[in-house]
Amino acid sequence: MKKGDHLFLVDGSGYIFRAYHALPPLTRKSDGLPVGAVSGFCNMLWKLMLDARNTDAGVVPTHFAVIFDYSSKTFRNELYPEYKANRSAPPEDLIPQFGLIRQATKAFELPCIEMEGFEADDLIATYARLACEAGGDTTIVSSDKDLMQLVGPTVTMYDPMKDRQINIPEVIEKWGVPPEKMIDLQALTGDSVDNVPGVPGIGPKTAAQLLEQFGDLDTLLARAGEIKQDKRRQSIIDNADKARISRELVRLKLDVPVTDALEDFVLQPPNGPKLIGFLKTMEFTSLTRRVAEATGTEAGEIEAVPVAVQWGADAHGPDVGSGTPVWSPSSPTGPSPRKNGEKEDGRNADASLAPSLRGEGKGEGQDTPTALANKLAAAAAAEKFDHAAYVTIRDLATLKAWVAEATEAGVMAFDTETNSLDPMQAELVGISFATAPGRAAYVPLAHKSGRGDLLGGGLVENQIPVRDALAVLKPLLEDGSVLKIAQNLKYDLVVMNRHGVDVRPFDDTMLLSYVLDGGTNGGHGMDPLSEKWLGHTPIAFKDIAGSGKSFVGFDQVEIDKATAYAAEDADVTLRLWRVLKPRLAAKGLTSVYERLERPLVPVLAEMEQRGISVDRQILSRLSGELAQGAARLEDEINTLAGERFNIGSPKQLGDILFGRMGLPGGTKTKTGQWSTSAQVLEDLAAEGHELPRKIVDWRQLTKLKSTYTDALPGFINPETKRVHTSYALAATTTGRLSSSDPNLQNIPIRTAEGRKIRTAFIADKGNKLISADYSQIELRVLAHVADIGQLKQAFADGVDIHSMTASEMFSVPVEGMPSEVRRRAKAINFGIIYGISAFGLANQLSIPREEASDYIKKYFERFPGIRAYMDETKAFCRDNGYVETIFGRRIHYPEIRSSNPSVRAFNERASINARLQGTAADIIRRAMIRMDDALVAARLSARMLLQVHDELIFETIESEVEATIPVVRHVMENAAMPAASMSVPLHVDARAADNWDEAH
DNA sequence: ACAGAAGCTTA
DNA sequence: GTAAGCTTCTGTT
Repeated sequence: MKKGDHLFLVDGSGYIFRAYHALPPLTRKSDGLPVGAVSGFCNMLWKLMLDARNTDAGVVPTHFAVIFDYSSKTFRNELYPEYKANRSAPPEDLIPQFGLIRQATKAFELPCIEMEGFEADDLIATYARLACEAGGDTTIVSSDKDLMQLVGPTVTMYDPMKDRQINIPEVIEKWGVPPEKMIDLQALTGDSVDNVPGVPGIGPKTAAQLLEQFGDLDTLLARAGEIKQDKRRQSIIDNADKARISRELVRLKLDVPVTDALEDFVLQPPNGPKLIGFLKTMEFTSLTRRVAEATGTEAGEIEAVPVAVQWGADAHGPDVGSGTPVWSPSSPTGPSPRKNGEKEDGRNADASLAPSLRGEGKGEGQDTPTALANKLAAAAAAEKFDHAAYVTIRDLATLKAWVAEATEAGVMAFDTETNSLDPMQAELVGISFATAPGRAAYVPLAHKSGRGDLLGGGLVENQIPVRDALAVLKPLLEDGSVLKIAQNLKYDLVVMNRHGVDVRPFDDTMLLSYVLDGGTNGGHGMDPLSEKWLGHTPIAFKDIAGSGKSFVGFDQVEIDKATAYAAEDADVTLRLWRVLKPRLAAKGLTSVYERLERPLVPVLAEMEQRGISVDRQILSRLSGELAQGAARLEDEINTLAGERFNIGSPKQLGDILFGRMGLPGGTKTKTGQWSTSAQVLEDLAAEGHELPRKIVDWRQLTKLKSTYTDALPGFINPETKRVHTSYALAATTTGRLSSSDPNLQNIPIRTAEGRKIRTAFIADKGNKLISADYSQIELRVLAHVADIGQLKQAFADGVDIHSMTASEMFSVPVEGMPSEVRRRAKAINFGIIYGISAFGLANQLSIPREEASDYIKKYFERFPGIRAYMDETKAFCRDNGYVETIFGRRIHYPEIRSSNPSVRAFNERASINARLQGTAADIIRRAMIRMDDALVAARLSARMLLQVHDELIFETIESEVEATIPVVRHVMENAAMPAASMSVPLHVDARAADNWDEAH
């Protein structure tokens, strides 16, 4: 699929019902088989096909697919068991037509797409998204309001029965809100047909008016108190949870793990004989004649083909009931039927919950999702742990029995034990899993005997060989119908990937906690989570493996102790999942987890495994140069100071500079020491003192040497010869990633000396590195969320944003502007992103605080929207204890209401920054999640290696550089879509070169 | 052996 | 003024 291509997606299931009710009944003459809907469907398809070949028609499909519901049970039932619960069985005379319409689709040589666990709408949404990313347009053939949320610049709808296009204006005309607000609107109004609850008493008109007033559902719910009408206000406050869950129900899934590629949808010329064969069978004489004429086929020579018809109510029809395809006995192509609730993508709500707990929830009837989640948490905390009950698995038969048990359960927690924190070097020592609370086992695989002797000790007896165990476990870990739960799965995924095993579908308790409680006190590691939610302290790693000098690898741990530790980890993980997963939907955070967190795990796992090449020689040469430079400076420093001392000791340095030498000391640190920060030393240097200058220079050189040129070679993996960083998904408060071991997000760039280190990051022979970075993304996000006209205009016009700010503030024309004026405006712009304070700005610009204060005042006068934005953010945070990104990520600030003014001010600044930094972080996450698919779809071999907050680094073969850059840029620039449509364009700069320095 | 402070690198 | 991670020094355990 490429730019200019046009994808037609026919909502097959929607059409069936609509045609059945709208068209006059029609039966086959020969036997009375009802075929009204089939006839309407065939006529519609034929008309679309004719248009496809009529280049004058304007819209010409190049790709075409018909999408159906698979079964009535989807992931939505797990979010909300009552979803579509009151839908009645389809009419008797419609049932045989379900299968016939699928056969009709095949007779038209069109792809017939359906997938268990997902509605047709979700598949349509996903394919529309893929087409959009590939640069193509989409027409959705349907008039269903549930699909209107997808309408946008590249997506239109077409109502085949009214022959009418539905674009943005039509959506607004009909519903009073633009497409992107349809989700919120439906969340409020609900849907009696699908049994989406919504908010009682709120219909489309009221919902549209409320959304107009408040902007979006979250704001509305947060500020519901402001609604004047008593009844309406109360209903919204009382039913906020219902609205949130409704939103999840109506929100279409854009990332269904579809198996068919857009390329498979390329429109084929009609196969006259095949189609006519089917039409004759249906006895559609008039359409048969028209098709024969158009395709130049002699209809008389073609025989009707036998068609399997599934009569009778026991079949339910493929859109209802068990999910077994019944329309076409000869076509077992659909996914195999799944057990109770588990889904292909790991979506699973309460399928494994103890029946008693589920009963409790239902028995009361009126439980809100929140109340239910709280009950589950309380119940989980009450259950006890019993280490003695854990099982050690030592033979294949037992292992197979456990695999069967896990398969039956459909959910399992899983954990790997290794001998290293580095997943790229770790050897697999054992695997543990849990199938129910308290029911857990450990499979020792490579425990060693012989403590620390040079031969490394032999394997302990009675362990299943790794290969044999993995052969049994692989089908389970890759079984689409068994949900694997892990704590920090990325680690285990890398380890397992190295053994040729994938893990899917999965949930990650660390990420669940991060999404639910990001920013609250306490980390998202397993031990704190266990304490918090289960009231249980797991066995500490250091208690069994020692620490420091006494540390032994996990392979040296006795198997009995290892079983208690490892099985407990799996047990804890499973119990945590049962507490945390229900809270997700209750708090309306499902989409953050499913769209921004979980899909990133395999993406990062691949990036980490790929690594990047680092040139040892370059680093070694630099290291030598730095050592020389530092040594020369050391001599000079010692001479100037008149004594030898440890230059790296701020304490000794302070004593010499401000004590013995009597230089004017600037500030003190909080421990009462003289500060010797670069700022202080620079100031002294500016007054003509020689020594401070040299200290600054020495620090730069030794910093570069110790942190980079000396340390990096030690990270080169002996096997891959590349450097593999580790990305933390749940480490920052704002949603950014962090990088460690080594940190590749703080490789120097500002100074010429530092930049040289970047030349050591290289592409392999015949390859290039591509660096693509967002330009000013946080300021653009600010312009968008704070709705600042001048900023938006400046970005739309592509003018220099800092010059514009300066010009606006100081009334100087942009042409011939002194660089100092622009520098100040730039500092203020950044200050705004950081939640500005006069103190900070004064520091940054080295100006008096009063002057900084005046600047800020002036800025707010020129851009009053900014002050409003900041005030609004603070107020929201104070009221709710958190702020949100435009994608709904929540960042908590529990201390925002502190009585300590400086603590409070800090939290206010942080919350202002978090909305912007967090939104930018979400955007690049979305880009990363889509990137591989986009590259694969474009048949490009480029792959992501690194992420540095607003920059992605790729490696690709030289010949594909030119083709890759536009794809990368397109994905990045459109990453916010369609979840959010930004009122400011995103801009990406991209360059290719042999090394990172030149590519950036 | 570990923890905190100080300092420096990045976006 | 926001968000991170790493190295060195230093004092405590």
